[in-house]
Amino acid sequence: MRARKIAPRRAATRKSATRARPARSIKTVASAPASNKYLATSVEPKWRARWEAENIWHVNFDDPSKKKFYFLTMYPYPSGDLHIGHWYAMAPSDAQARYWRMKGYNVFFPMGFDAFGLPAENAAIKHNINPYEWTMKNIENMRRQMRLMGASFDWEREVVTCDPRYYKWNQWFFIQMFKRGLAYKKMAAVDWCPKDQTVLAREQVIGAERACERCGTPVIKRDLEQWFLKITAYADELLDFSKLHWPAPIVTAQTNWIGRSEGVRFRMNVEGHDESFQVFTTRHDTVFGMTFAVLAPEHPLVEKITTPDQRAAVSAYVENARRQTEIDRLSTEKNRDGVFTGAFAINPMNNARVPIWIADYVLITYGTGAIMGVPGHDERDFEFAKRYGLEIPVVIAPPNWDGQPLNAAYSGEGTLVNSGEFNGMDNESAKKKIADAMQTRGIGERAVNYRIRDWLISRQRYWGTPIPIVYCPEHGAQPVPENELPVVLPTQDVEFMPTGESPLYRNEEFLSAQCPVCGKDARRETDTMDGFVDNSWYQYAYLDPYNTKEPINRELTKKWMPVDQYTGGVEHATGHLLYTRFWTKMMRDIGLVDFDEPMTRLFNQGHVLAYAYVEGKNIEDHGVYHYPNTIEKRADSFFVKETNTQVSQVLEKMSKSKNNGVPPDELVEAYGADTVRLHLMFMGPWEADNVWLWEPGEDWDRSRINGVRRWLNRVWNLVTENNSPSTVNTPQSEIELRRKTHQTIKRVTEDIEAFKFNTMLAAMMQFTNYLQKVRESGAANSAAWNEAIQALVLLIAPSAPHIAEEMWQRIGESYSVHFQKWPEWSAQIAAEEKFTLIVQVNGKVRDRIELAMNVTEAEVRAAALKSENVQKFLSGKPPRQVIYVAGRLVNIVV
RNA sequence: GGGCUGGUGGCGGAAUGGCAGACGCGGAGGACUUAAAAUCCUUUGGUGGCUAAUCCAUCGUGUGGGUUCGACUCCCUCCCAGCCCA
Repeated sequence: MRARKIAPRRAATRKSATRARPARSIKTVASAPASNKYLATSVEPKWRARWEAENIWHVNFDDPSKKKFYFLTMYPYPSGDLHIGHWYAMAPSDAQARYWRMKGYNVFFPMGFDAFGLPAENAAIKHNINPYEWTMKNIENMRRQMRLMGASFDWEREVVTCDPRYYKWNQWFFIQMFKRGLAYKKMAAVDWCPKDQTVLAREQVIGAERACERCGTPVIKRDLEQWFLKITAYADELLDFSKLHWPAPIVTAQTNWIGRSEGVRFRMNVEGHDESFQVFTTRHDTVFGMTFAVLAPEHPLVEKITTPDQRAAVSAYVENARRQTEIDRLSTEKNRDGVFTGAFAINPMNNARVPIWIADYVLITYGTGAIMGVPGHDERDFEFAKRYGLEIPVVIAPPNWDGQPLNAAYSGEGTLVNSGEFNGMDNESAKKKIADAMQTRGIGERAVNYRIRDWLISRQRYWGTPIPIVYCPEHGAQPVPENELPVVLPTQDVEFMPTGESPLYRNEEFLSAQCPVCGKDARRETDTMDGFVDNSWYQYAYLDPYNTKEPINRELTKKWMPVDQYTGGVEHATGHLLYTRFWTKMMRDIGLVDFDEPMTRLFNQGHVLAYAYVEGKNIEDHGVYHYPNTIEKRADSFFVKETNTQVSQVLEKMSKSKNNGVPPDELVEAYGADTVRLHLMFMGPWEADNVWLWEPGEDWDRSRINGVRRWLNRVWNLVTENNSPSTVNTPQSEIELRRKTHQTIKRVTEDIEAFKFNTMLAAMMQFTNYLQKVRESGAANSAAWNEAIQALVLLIAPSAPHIAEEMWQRIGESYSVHFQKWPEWSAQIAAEEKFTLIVQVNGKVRDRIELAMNVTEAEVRAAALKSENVQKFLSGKPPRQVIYVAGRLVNIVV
């Protein structure tokens, strides 16, 4: 038996010493005659097949006996391969969804694909394949890989967003917004990626280099007519998080992104012109300290008011400013420079004549594109005034101010001086009075400014939802009639090479249309929608995918929305998570839903990082990413094996585009899906980023995954081996076993609800270790032992669903473990009878005393003082103070 | 530049005002084996001590300070890292 096994195993070992290891260990088990060994590769496919055949995760939406629970995790982009990073996001979500199911809820846990986007189109260009085919092929593969995980997704309600039956409703929503003025077209200076030849939304431009999120190319500004959705109309409401239980960092990020500031807007006249401009400020209490005004270089007034002798300098400056990035312009490192226009404005509060400058630290996109220059109380204005020798009067006196000029701008609280009738007021009340004065004198009014801008949804690319608009020479932009939806993407004769105009523009058949008003020849809009549109409402679509009659199923929405628990990455804070909130508010206002928020609770998990190998200095350099298996490590440097090019090793979030994704398939083959799931949950806290260590030339760090694999083996043996309880049990040992069982149930329950999967598993491991000791000592009676074993299997079930199902069957229980009641703990059984009293002297632990739980305070104090170790420190004197913490410790101060 | 989060053994991490290092990996020693793997047992923060054991002392959670009977935990300073925003 043993001899037979040796020969083939050795042969295999020679070939690849390290990589073959896990497979080898399983083979050993596989060829063993005993069927009671844990064998993931036979257990897992068996149960997956049965679950799928019986369709047990399909939810009956109308089950009146259970409360609904909508558990949603972000769907993936179908890039082609699932990697272990996807599992990191999905498997723990699945575990919690299963937990709620066992708690008796009717759990809906859907999955789908975020199927529109640039990679499909780029693949089309590169491999001459239709984006639809590319996407669908990828989806098929990813579905297969996801099934390997054994997740409890309800696949019958899958949604694929590139399906015309889906994006039809994107178009329908767009038309509703268009009719209400929430979708509009305007000329705007937008971020343009010269490589991808398309416009990008603000959050798609990343890093200090202002690079395209997809390809890393630095973006440029272009003036284009673009479609926008009016998210700013909801700015105030989006600041209200009272109906959400979302992580504080997301709330902060959205609050800052919206960037509400209260102040005043007032008008300043230009001397000698019939022109004026508006200024927004939050520091109107300093208005008397204005010694200059600044317009953004792009401000339309610049052209009109610049004097002939300043024209040349102004033009040169404007030209230069346009070429700079916003980062450069706002950087505090940079010298504040500008050019005088030759014109003067009048401060409406004191009729002071102030020079009008242009400077690039004023942005046309923020506020009114013009500011008042108050150098005494604004850091940037101060620098600017210093540079150009402008006056720096003090109008807010700092506490104990000596009347001398300031060395730096003072932006704190103080008393008004040099401010006419407002002198002597503290600056906060002066804010109110000055705003009132401006309003009564008709100079200006209180105003709120937001940092958030409207949502730019136009994309000049093919693979997205066509914007349902037709341009008639006579009637202008007209929405496509709703009964003609969807406007379908053409699949024939599409030229994908990016030119800066949508490929749809050169498709005659798509382009030609009739005006919905007059029926005459018209031209179709060729821009497509940003992919964030698709996932702004996909949570509704899951309830009734591809509804043919209405955008959402109202009846089911009433029953099932909002989402009870959402999980996904923190990187969506100011993109998707804000857009989807906006979308729900819009849906409410057009009468589709009667609630305000789409997802009640949110949890942000971290990511799996892995080494990526990039040619070129850094990521923003638009480097080429090489697969780890093409890399060789020499000394401490990394080289591409074939070309000898040196590359740098960087830790990056696992992703297809960085070529550092670890595919799940071979891991599942070697360890089983349950082990991979557990490993991902045990690596560290779920909200943290975790590193999947895998260096070229070396095998990845398999030792860590062996930990959970070994644990599963131990559990398996404990549960399945014939271990009829011994006869040597005592009442005391039974009480203790039950206590540990109930304590474990408590810990596991609390941890799984709090997404603390790593400590949840630690609790179960401790319990397993304890049970092994109990079994060895034989100190258990059968009732308590069976309770312990049953509880253990049930507690494992959400995290390692396959092995749990098999064990459940082997202990003679009825299928399926996943629809059993989650075990409950009794506080009474879990309660300890004794505790260890910590005895400290001056805060240092000097003794530990076992005491009964019900001792009195006097008894505890007496016991502590009696301790020899304490007496040693007291040396006969009475203690100065004794701190008593019930059930925990006594601290004796000497 | 701003905001947020974090910094704990050889490693991943646990402990959120009360025994620092749970649980796991790795290491060391042992059992089983012809041998190895697998498995199981013991041990494992540093230093020192002794009457050698469920022992004692001492240091120890990025830095420096503070609050407290008591600080990984709260407050302030600085350093470093990561993420987000500009």
